[in-house]
Amino acid sequence: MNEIKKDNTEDKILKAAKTIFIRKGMEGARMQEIADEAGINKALLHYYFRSKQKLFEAIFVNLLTQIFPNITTLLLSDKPIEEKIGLFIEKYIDMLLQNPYLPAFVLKEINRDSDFFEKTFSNRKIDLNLIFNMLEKEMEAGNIRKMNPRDIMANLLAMCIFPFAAKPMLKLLLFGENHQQYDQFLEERKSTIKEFVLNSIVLPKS
Amino acid sequence: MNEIKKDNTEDKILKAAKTIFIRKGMEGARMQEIADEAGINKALLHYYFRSKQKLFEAIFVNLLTQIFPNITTLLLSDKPIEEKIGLFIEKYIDMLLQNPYLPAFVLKEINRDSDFFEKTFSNRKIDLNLIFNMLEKEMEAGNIRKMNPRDIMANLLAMCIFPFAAKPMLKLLLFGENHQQYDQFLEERKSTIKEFVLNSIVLPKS
DNA sequence: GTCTATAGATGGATAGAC
DNA sequence: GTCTATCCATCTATAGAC
Repeated sequence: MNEIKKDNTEDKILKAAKTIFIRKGMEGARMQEIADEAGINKALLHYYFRSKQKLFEAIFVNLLTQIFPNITTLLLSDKPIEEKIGLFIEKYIDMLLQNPYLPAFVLKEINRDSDFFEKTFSNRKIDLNLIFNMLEKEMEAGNIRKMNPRDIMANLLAMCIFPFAAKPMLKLLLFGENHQQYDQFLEERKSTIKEFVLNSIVLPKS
Repeated sequence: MNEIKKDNTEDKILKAAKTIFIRKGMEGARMQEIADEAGINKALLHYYFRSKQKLFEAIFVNLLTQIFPNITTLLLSDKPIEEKIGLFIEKYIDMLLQNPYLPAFVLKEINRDSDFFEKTFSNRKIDLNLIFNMLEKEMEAGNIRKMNPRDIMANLLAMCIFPFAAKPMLKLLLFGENHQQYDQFLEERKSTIKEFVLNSIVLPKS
């Protein structure tokens, strides 16, 4: 039952739509463009998915479920907290290096139609409370500094995601003429973010 | 010479266009909408600015020059490094609290037409090298930990800006049902980011 | 300078043949 | 299921009266 014979028309459409929507966004994408990418014509898009909106929703909902789950489980394993955070950052940056358009796309769409986003996101029932509890236990145990665990999460996501979402600006701001160095900078952040975070929150063993 | 008599048509248009473009973006904004907001009709928009693109560029270029300069000067004053970083974060978050739509707008537009952005941005000649030099001096003096100053800058901007740009998602992710607490969370980050950064980079006085 | 009216282009959606 | 042809709404842009 493992996704055999994936080259039927519906899958071709979904694959093409995903590519185009992520690159151009809902408003920027053209149905003709998606049809071309899929090697079919516009009418077929409407035959399989009634409207552009419906097609977009299919892509977007699928993307949301794809992004979150894998990474959070890692934070709930029984490794030491330093190692868990280090691995989280590495995995997350690796994912972003493989999907560099994703951050800008998601940010654009959640701000364009935040009502729709909130509805679909709430359905996913993603719950970080287990992670927050874990962090608070580490604070009680004196392993990390006492602070709002939501700030840890926000800072981690911010430092990982923002440099991808703001790439056209940050690469010029940080490197000027030599902005081709930016991709290497992103790669190196797997270790620099880790150092930055651990230096901030890990307490010395007594 | 101080911008007297600001209520001529051109200024009304610019003000209206700024509001609408920031809220809807270049692609989402409608010329009719801007005309309504300005209390005039569509044709006048084209009389003053030849095209939607030209009107957008006027707004966008103006915004870029407005955002950057004030804040960087602060980092070059002769206060202690801890104080400079603390003030930078406070000022920056305050600016974002007053312009909450700005981050999502800028990120959307620099990714939509990054060629245009790179051209206009390069003209601004914003140069962070003086700031990087200052940070490196502080490292040499043993005041802060040795690291790539670009990571400091990237992390600062990320932690300040990202929670605004990703608000529709982060508020649900961090607070779930109680997401009305998010605005207070943003406000408090003026001090929590400061603690987070200083704990990471400031070295103890020997 | 400001308006109404309309041209012209684009793009989502549908009808209907095969 | 897949195609071509076309409809129709939307939106930028312009013509022309005042």
